[in-house]
Amino acid sequence: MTNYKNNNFKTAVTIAKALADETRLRALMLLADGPLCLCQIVEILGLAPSTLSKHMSILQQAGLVTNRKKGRWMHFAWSGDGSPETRQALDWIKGTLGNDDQIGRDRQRLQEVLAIEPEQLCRKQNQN
Amino acid sequence: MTNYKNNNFKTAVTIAKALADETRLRALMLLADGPLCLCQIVEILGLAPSTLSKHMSILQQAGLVTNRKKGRWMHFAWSGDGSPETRQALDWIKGTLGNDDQIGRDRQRLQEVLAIEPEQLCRKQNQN
DNA sequence: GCTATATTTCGTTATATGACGAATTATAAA
DNA sequence: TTTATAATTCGTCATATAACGAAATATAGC
Repeated sequence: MTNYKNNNFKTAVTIAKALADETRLRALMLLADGPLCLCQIVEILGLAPSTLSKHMSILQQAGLVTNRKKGRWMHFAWSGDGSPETRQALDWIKGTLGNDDQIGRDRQRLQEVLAIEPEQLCRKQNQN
Repeated sequence: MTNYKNNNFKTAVTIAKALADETRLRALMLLADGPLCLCQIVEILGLAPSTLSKHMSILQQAGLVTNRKKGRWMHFAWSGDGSPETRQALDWIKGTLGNDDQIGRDRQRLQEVLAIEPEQLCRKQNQN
């Protein structure tokens, strides 16, 4: 007999809350083809860096995304080795949004953004 | 060539929002073994009928639950013939919460509640 | 028809969430 | 070491959400 506590409930709520926001779903889908740094996502979604940073932190705490510091840039990526719960959640999103129009436009815009030097891209964002 | 608009995005957000609440996840999981009426769910979750009614409406609008009026009682059930998106979302929930402790307690309590006559059960709830 | 009752709708209130800019932190480059 | 800059944290404000009770809307039974 074990006292083991199956606390998937809190985990599930955390994951569902992380997915329950347009901005976070769009950000998540942008990572489909590989890691991106914050300023690249900011450029596409058109939000303040501080706002998006918070969003990415929520995705990360839900285990949907990993972040790795590379020099001055923080690289966000799909969480490949996550728990079965997060993996299944990600599969759901991928399956549902794979051919969505909004997501398609975002990814097209991403192609343009990827052509710009990151240095040049980020410079203009933190000026106010 | 088609002008078809793939609007899965709004759908996905709606579903995720519906799942992003403890009460709704618990209510959803209570339906695993068959339909229940509102007052039975109310008895287990301990919320005001009006509050739970709103929750069930949100689940229904997301396509996760169906409701069918049976006499005075409204029967809520898993949405069996839903879209692939809703089905996959439900699978995720089922898989993640199937052996969760909180959910287990709820289902145990459900057994007790099912032993009570529905008539007797609901009577005391709408008195204030 | 009337009465009882299961659920929903509506109005209100408290809390949670998302947005921003300013200030802070960490790293790179000069 | 000083300066520039990518990202985060913090404080504030506006909006969204969840809770309740009161009132409204069915439906069953008399």
